[in-house]
Amino acid sequence: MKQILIIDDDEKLGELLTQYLSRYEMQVHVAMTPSRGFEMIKKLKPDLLILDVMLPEKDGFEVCREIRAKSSIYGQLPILMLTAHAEVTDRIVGLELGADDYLPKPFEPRELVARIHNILRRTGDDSTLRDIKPINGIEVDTSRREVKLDGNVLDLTTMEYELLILFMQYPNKTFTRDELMNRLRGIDAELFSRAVDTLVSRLRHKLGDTSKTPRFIKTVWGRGYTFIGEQI
Amino acid sequence: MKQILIIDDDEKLGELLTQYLSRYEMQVHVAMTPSRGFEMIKKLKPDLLILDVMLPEKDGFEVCREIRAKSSIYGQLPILMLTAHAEVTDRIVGLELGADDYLPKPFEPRELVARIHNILRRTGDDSTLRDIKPINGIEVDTSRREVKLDGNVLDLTTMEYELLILFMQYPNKTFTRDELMNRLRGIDAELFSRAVDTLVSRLRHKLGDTSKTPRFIKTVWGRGYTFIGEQI
DNA sequence: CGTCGATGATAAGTATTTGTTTCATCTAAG
DNA sequence: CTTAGATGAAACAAATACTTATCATCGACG
Repeated sequence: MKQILIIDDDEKLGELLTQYLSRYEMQVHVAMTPSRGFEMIKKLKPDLLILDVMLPEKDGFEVCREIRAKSSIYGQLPILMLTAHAEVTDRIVGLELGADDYLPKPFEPRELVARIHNILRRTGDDSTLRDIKPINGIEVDTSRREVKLDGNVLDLTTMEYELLILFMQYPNKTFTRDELMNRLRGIDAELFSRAVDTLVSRLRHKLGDTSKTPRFIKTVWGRGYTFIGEQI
Repeated sequence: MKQILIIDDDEKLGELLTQYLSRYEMQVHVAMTPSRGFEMIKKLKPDLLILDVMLPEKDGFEVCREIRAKSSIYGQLPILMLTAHAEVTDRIVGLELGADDYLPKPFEPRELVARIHNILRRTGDDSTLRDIKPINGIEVDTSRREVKLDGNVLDLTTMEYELLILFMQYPNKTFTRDELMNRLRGIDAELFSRAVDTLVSRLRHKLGDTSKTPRFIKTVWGRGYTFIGEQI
């Protein structure tokens, strides 16, 4: 379970994200002020910091700067900045404050999740989202978003790619359709449709995995799907 | 398949949820009274209890309290309370009755599903069952729904898997066919046939357990079946 | 706006699982 | 040893779940 710390004085947002991110094996903690934030970083050692720009005491830029300055204390804590307006983003990037990413408000929760995943993947944080090991002829370079099957580059859509990544992170784990939907879309969606099946079908097709004895994605009847890790 | 027990005297709601939740790999059982509820908890060992506040005999708060008090009997059964009005929710939370969540009536079925998922995710492994100790060469990883026999992954169907899990949770316990069916198929499953025998036979076959001196599943003549624990 | 690609929904077709029947075989008890 | 009842397993039937083609929808992009 990833620990996410949010420094933001908007209580509502905190609650929202707490609930929302819990679906993604993330536990959210909220600090309303920077000083409380620093405290909690030391205590909690979160895996990611989400930092609002508009804060009491001092603004988010300043907080970010401090954390980077005292890297001996705070380590390479990945930081995602929430900016009030898109224009400011240039400033952040330009000033090289050391944030790992930024996201202009208002944002789609789904977008946030995607960013978080990206950051955690980039920064090489182990516990959940490590680099993806080549399995059975599939190599994934997450930094380039490139997938190779037996040496040939595959052209995958966003969903297909995310699905593959998810599968490869947990080889041999059986996912229910529900789980897959939640992880990929972030909604406790009504699942009357075969959306997941369709997606799997498309990915299988691109992986050339259409035979009856699948090489990659196995159907677990009455349950879901499994990405095959070792050989059976 | 998750087993959900509802204690609620509103017949309509029970039916509705039975139908609705069945789409989400949940099997719903309804107890109209608390006393019947307690009975069914023991018999059924549900994965989640949905508890209405307005009940005959005693109210839902009381039921919740009792269950938590007798945790040795009922374990850490997750409880979702249905409250008639939003205002009461404060009371529930404030009193720390031990419910895991609450939901004010009337509610959207979809919202209920989301809550259920959240609770199940929070309170334990998503795949419902506690850890299962390796026995006699069989290892089960419930979070991955993976079964290994002497190191080799087994390909089990839903029923076979559920049966194995059930057996391994109670090694050396002799189950009657009735018990097995109740646990696997729901409480009022009436079978006019030898479905259990067939199921056992199939599982035995996949376990390579067909000899006359079984390694895993022993037939207790005139009674039922026993999963053999450590020593023979 | 109109096109294109990606994704979601639907439904017909197919596959697998599960329940039932049946019969050979087995067990316990006299 | 015999028998009535119980069990194992094969074969078939019914129920259930999955696949995929096709169409609809949505959003990005010019």
